[in-house]
Amino acid sequence: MAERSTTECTSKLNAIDDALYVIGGKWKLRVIASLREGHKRFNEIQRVSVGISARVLSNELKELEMNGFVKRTVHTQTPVVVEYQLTDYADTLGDLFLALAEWGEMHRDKIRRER
Amino acid sequence: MAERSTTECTSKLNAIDDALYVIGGKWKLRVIASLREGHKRFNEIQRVSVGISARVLSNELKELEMNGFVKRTVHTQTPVVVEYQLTDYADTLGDLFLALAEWGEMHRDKIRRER
DNA sequence: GTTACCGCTAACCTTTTGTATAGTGCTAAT
DNA sequence: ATTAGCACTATACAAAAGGTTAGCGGTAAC
Repeated sequence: MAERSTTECTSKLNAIDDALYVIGGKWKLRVIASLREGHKRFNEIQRVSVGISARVLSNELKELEMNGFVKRTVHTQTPVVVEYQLTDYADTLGDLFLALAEWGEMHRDKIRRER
Repeated sequence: MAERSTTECTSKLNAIDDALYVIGGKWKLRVIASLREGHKRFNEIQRVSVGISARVLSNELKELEMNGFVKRTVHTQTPVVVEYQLTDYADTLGDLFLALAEWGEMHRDKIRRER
Protein backbone atom coordinates (compact mmCIF):
# COMPACT_ATOMS: atom_id res chain seq x y z
CA MET A 1 0.00 0.00 0.00
CA ALA A 2 2.71 2.40 0.95
CA GLU A 3 4.65 0.92 -1.92
CA ARG A 4 1.91 1.56 -4.41
CA SER A 5 1.54 5.16 -3.39
CA THR A 6 5.29 5.65 -3.72
CA THR A 7 5.21 4.17 -7.20
CA GLU A 8 2.27 6.35 -8.12
CA CYS A 9 4.05 9.38 -6.82
CA THR A 10 7.20 8.57 -8.77
CA SER A 11 5.26 8.17 -11.99
CA LYS A 12 3.58 11.51 -11.36
CA LEU A 13 6.97 13.12 -10.78
CA ASN A 14 8.17 11.65 -14.06
CA ALA A 15 5.09 12.92 -15.83
CA ILE A 16 5.79 16.40 -14.48
CA ASP A 17 9.38 16.10 -15.68
CA ASP A 18 8.13 15.19 -19.13
CA ALA A 19 5.82 18.17 -19.18
CA LEU A 20 8.56 20.51 -18.02
CA TYR A 21 10.88 19.06 -20.62
CA VAL A 22 8.68 19.75 -23.59
CA ILE A 23 7.88 23.34 -22.64
CA GLY A 24 11.10 24.14 -20.81
CA GLY A 25 14.23 25.87 -21.97
CA LYS A 26 14.82 29.44 -22.87
CA TRP A 27 12.94 29.66 -26.16
CA LYS A 28 10.10 27.13 -26.59
CA LEU A 29 7.48 29.44 -25.16
CA ARG A 30 8.63 32.38 -27.25
CA VAL A 31 8.61 30.35 -30.41
CA ILE A 32 5.14 29.06 -29.67
CA ALA A 33 4.02 32.61 -28.94
CA SER A 34 5.39 33.77 -32.25
CA LEU A 35 3.57 30.97 -34.06
CA ARG A 36 0.40 31.89 -32.18
CA GLU A 37 0.73 35.38 -33.55
CA GLY A 38 0.64 33.88 -36.99
CA HIS A 39 4.28 33.94 -37.97
CA LYS A 40 5.00 31.06 -40.28
CA ARG A 41 8.42 31.45 -41.83
CA PHE A 42 11.77 30.62 -40.33
CA ASN A 43 13.41 34.01 -40.61
CA GLU A 44 10.22 35.72 -39.57
CA ILE A 45 10.10 33.70 -36.35
CA GLN A 46 13.76 34.41 -35.76
CA ARG A 47 13.28 38.16 -36.13
CA VAL A 48 10.38 38.16 -33.70
CA SER A 49 12.12 35.96 -31.12
CA VAL A 50 14.74 38.58 -30.40
CA GLY A 51 18.09 37.08 -29.56
CA ILE A 52 17.59 33.54 -30.77
CA SER A 53 20.16 32.11 -33.16
CA ALA A 54 19.35 30.13 -36.28
CA ARG A 55 20.88 27.03 -34.79
CA VAL A 56 18.78 27.15 -31.67
CA LEU A 57 15.59 28.06 -33.51
CA SER A 58 16.17 25.13 -35.84
CA ASN A 59 16.51 22.78 -32.88
CA GLU A 60 13.49 24.17 -31.09
CA LEU A 61 11.32 23.80 -34.17
CA LYS A 62 12.46 20.21 -34.58
CA GLU A 63 11.60 19.38 -30.99
CA LEU A 64 8.27 21.14 -31.22
CA GLU A 65 7.58 19.13 -34.35
CA MET A 66 8.54 15.86 -32.66
CA ASN A 67 6.17 16.65 -29.85
CA GLY A 68 3.35 17.30 -32.27
CA PHE A 69 2.96 21.01 -31.61
CA VAL A 70 4.20 22.19 -34.95
CA LYS A 71 3.56 21.15 -38.53
CA ARG A 72 6.31 21.80 -41.05
CA THR A 73 5.22 22.16 -44.64
CA VAL A 74 7.59 22.49 -47.58
CA HIS A 75 6.09 24.07 -50.67
CA THR A 76 8.19 22.87 -53.56
CA GLN A 77 7.90 25.87 -55.74
CA THR A 78 10.82 27.97 -56.83
CA PRO A 79 11.95 29.38 -54.54
CA VAL A 80 11.23 26.72 -51.96
CA VAL A 81 9.01 28.01 -49.18
CA VAL A 82 8.84 26.42 -45.74
CA GLU A 83 5.88 27.02 -43.45
CA TYR A 84 5.57 26.31 -39.76
CA GLN A 85 2.19 26.20 -38.06
CA LEU A 86 0.85 25.20 -34.69
CA THR A 87 -1.25 22.06 -34.69
CA ASP A 88 -4.54 21.58 -32.88
CA TYR A 89 -2.64 19.54 -30.37
CA ALA A 90 -0.72 22.64 -29.36
CA ASP A 91 -3.99 23.97 -27.99
CA THR A 92 -3.97 21.32 -25.28
CA LEU A 93 -1.26 23.41 -23.65
CA GLY A 94 -3.65 26.29 -23.14
CA ASP A 95 -4.84 25.45 -19.64
CA LEU A 96 -1.34 24.59 -18.52
CA PHE A 97 -0.03 27.94 -19.71
CA LEU A 98 -2.85 29.69 -17.94
CA ALA A 99 -2.14 27.87 -14.70
CA LEU A 100 1.58 28.57 -14.96
CA ALA A 101 1.11 32.24 -15.77
CA GLU A 102 -1.34 32.70 -12.93
CA TRP A 103 0.87 31.05 -10.37
CA GLY A 104 3.94 32.86 -11.68
CA GLU A 105 2.27 36.24 -11.39
CA MET A 106 1.02 35.50 -7.93
CA HIS A 107 4.46 34.34 -6.86
CA ARG A 108 6.23 37.36 -8.27
CA ASP A 109 3.88 39.67 -6.42
CA LYS A 110 4.49 37.78 -3.23
CA ILE A 111 8.27 37.93 -3.56
CA ARG A 112 8.07 41.63 -4.40
CA ARG A 113 5.85 42.40 -1.39
CA GLU A 114 8.31 40.72 0.91
CA ARG A 115 11.12 43.11 0.14
CA MET B 1 -4.51 47.97 -28.64
CA ALA B 2 -2.31 45.55 -30.49
CA GLU B 3 0.53 46.99 -28.47
CA ARG B 4 -1.16 46.42 -25.18
CA SER B 5 -1.91 42.81 -25.96
CA THR B 6 1.72 42.24 -26.95
CA THR B 7 2.87 43.74 -23.66
CA GLU B 8 0.37 41.63 -21.79
CA CYS B 9 1.54 38.55 -23.58
CA THR B 10 5.18 39.28 -22.81
CA SER B 11 4.45 39.72 -19.14
CA LYS B 12 2.59 36.42 -19.14
CA LEU B 13 5.54 34.73 -20.80
CA ASN B 14 7.80 36.14 -18.12
CA ALA B 15 5.44 34.94 -15.42
CA ILE B 16 5.56 31.45 -16.91
CA ASP B 17 9.34 31.63 -16.97
CA ASP B 18 9.35 32.58 -13.31
CA ALA B 19 7.11 29.65 -12.49
CA LEU B 20 9.23 27.24 -14.48
CA TYR B 21 12.33 28.61 -12.82
CA VAL B 22 11.24 27.96 -9.27
CA ILE B 23 10.12 24.39 -9.90
CA GLY B 24 12.57 23.53 -12.67
CA GLY B 25 15.84 21.68 -12.57
CA LYS B 26 16.58 18.08 -11.87
CA TRP B 27 15.88 17.92 -8.15
CA LYS B 28 13.43 20.54 -6.84
CA LEU B 29 10.41 18.31 -7.35
CA ARG B 30 12.09 15.34 -5.72
CA VAL B 31 13.15 17.37 -2.72
CA ILE B 32 9.67 18.76 -2.31
CA ALA B 33 8.27 15.25 -2.60
CA SER B 34 10.60 14.03 0.11
CA LEU B 35 9.56 16.89 2.38
CA ARG B 36 5.91 16.08 1.65
CA GLU B 37 6.57 12.56 2.86
CA GLY B 38 7.66 14.07 6.15
CA HIS B 39 11.41 13.92 5.90
CA LYS B 40 12.92 16.76 7.82
CA ARG B 41 16.65 16.23 8.18
CA PHE B 42 19.34 16.98 5.64
CA ASN B 43 20.87 13.52 5.42
CA GLU B 44 17.45 11.92 5.48
CA ILE B 45 16.37 13.95 2.47
CA GLN B 46 19.61 13.12 0.73
CA ARG B 47 19.15 9.39 1.28
CA VAL B 48 15.64 9.47 -0.07
CA SER B 49 16.52 11.60 -3.09
CA VAL B 50 18.68 8.90 -4.59
CA GLY B 51 21.62 10.30 -6.50
CA ILE B 52 21.66 13.86 -5.21
CA SER B 53 24.91 15.20 -3.83
CA ALA B 54 25.20 17.22 -0.64
CA ARG B 55 26.26 20.29 -2.56
CA VAL B 56 23.24 20.23 -4.84
CA LEU B 57 20.83 19.44 -2.03
CA SER B 58 22.21 22.33 -0.05
CA ASN B 59 21.63 24.68 -3.00
CA GLU B 60 18.16 23.37 -3.70
CA LEU B 61 17.11 23.81 -0.10
CA LYS B 62 18.44 27.38 -0.12
CA GLU B 63 16.48 28.23 -3.23
CA LEU B 64 13.36 26.58 -1.92
CA GLU B 65 13.78 28.61 1.25
CA MET B 66 14.23 31.85 -0.69
CA ASN B 67 11.04 31.14 -2.57
CA GLY B 68 9.16 30.58 0.64
CA PHE B 69 8.46 26.89 0.19
CA VAL B 70 10.69 25.67 2.96
CA LYS B 71 11.27 26.71 6.54
CA ARG B 72 14.68 25.98 8.02
CA THR B 73 14.80 25.65 11.77
CA VAL B 74 18.00 25.27 13.75
CA HIS B 75 17.60 23.75 17.17
CA THR B 76 20.61 24.90 19.17
CA GLN B 77 21.04 21.91 21.32
CA THR B 78 24.11 19.80 21.36
CA PRO B 79 24.36 18.34 18.84
CA VAL B 80 22.86 20.99 16.63
CA VAL B 81 19.78 19.71 14.83
CA VAL B 82 18.47 21.30 11.65
CA GLU B 83 14.91 20.77 10.49
CA TYR B 84 13.42 21.49 7.09
CA GLN B 85 9.68 21.70 6.59
CA LEU B 86 7.34 22.74 3.83
CA THR B 87 5.45 25.96 4.51
CA ASP B 88 1.78 26.51 3.88
CA TYR B 89 2.80 28.52 0.86
CA ALA B 90 4.21 25.36 -0.72
CA ASP B 91 0.63 24.10 -0.92
CA THR B 92 -0.17 26.77 -3.49
CA LEU B 93 1.80 24.61 -5.92
CA GLY B 94 -0.69 21.78 -5.58
CA ASP B 95 -2.95 22.67 -8.48
CA LEU B 96 -0.01 23.44 -10.71
CA PHE B 97 1.54 20.06 -10.02
CA LEU B 98 -1.75 18.39 -10.75
CA ALA B 99 -2.11 20.21 -14.05
CA LEU B 100 1.47 19.42 -15.03
CA ALA B 101 1.19 15.75 -14.09
CA GLU B 102 -2.06 15.37 -15.95
CA TRP B 103 -0.80 16.97 -19.11
CA GLY B 104 2.48 15.08 -18.89
CA GLU B 105 0.72 11.74 -18.60
CA MET B 106 -1.59 12.53 -21.46
CA HIS B 107 1.32 13.60 -23.60
CA ARG B 108 3.39 10.54 -22.84
CA ASP B 109 0.49 8.29 -23.78
CA LYS B 110 0.05 10.17 -27.01
CA ILE B 111 3.72 9.92 -27.96
CA ARG B 112 3.71 6.22 -27.08
CA ARG B 113 0.61 5.52 -29.18
CA GLU B 114 2.21 7.17 -32.16
CA ARG B 115 5.04 4.66 -32.39
C1' DG C 1 27.67 40.71 -61.11
C1' DT C 2 27.42 42.04 -56.61
C1' DT C 3 24.41 42.29 -52.97
C1' DA C 4 20.82 40.48 -50.13
C1' DC C 5 17.28 37.43 -48.57
C1' DC C 6 15.75 32.49 -47.76
C1' DG C 7 16.31 28.17 -44.78
C1' DC C 8 19.12 26.21 -42.83
C1' DT C 9 23.93 23.38 -40.99
C1' DA C 10 28.81 22.86 -39.06
C1' DA C 11 32.34 23.99 -36.10
C1' DC C 12 33.58 25.93 -32.21
C1' DC C 13 33.19 28.52 -27.64
C1' DT C 14 30.90 29.94 -23.26
C1' DT C 15 27.70 29.52 -19.65
C1' DT C 16 24.88 26.95 -16.83
C1' DT C 17 23.87 22.95 -14.47
C1' DG C 18 24.90 18.97 -12.15
C1' DT C 19 28.45 15.33 -10.28
C1' DA C 20 32.40 13.42 -7.58
C1' DT C 21 35.44 13.55 -3.98
C1' DA C 22 37.19 15.21 -0.14
C1' DG C 23 37.16 17.44 4.14
C1' DT C 24 35.43 20.60 8.18
C1' DG C 25 33.92 20.77 13.19
C1' DC C 26 31.02 18.72 16.10
C1' DT C 27 28.96 14.54 19.02
C1' DA C 28 28.03 9.90 20.26
C1' DA C 29 28.68 5.17 20.18
C1' DT C 30 32.04 0.95 20.26
C1' DA D 1 41.08 5.60 20.18
C1' DT D 2 38.67 4.73 16.19
C1' DT D 3 34.62 4.89 13.79
C1' DA D 4 30.35 6.78 12.34
C1' DG D 5 26.81 10.12 11.98
C1' DC D 6 25.32 15.06 11.42
C1' DA D 7 25.09 19.32 8.35
C1' DC D 8 27.38 21.09 5.54
C1' DT D 9 31.36 23.62 2.25
C1' DA D 10 35.33 23.60 -1.18
C1' DT D 11 37.43 22.28 -5.17
C1' DA D 12 37.47 20.37 -9.35
C1' DC D 13 35.37 18.33 -13.16
C1' DA D 14 31.86 16.75 -16.84
C1' DA D 15 27.69 17.26 -19.39
C1' DA D 16 24.11 19.91 -21.33
C1' DA D 17 22.28 24.07 -23.03
C1' DG D 18 22.85 27.89 -25.51
C1' DG D 19 25.58 31.53 -28.34
C1' DT D 20 28.91 33.08 -32.26
C1' DT D 21 30.64 32.97 -36.60
C1' DA D 22 30.82 31.37 -40.93
C1' DG D 23 29.05 29.33 -44.92
C1' DC D 24 26.08 26.50 -48.28
C1' DG D 25 22.95 26.42 -52.43
C1' DG D 26 19.37 28.66 -54.18
C1' DT D 27 16.49 33.09 -55.94
C1' DA D 28 15.56 37.78 -56.77
C1' DA D 29 16.58 42.73 -56.85
C1' DC D 30 19.66 46.56 -58.15
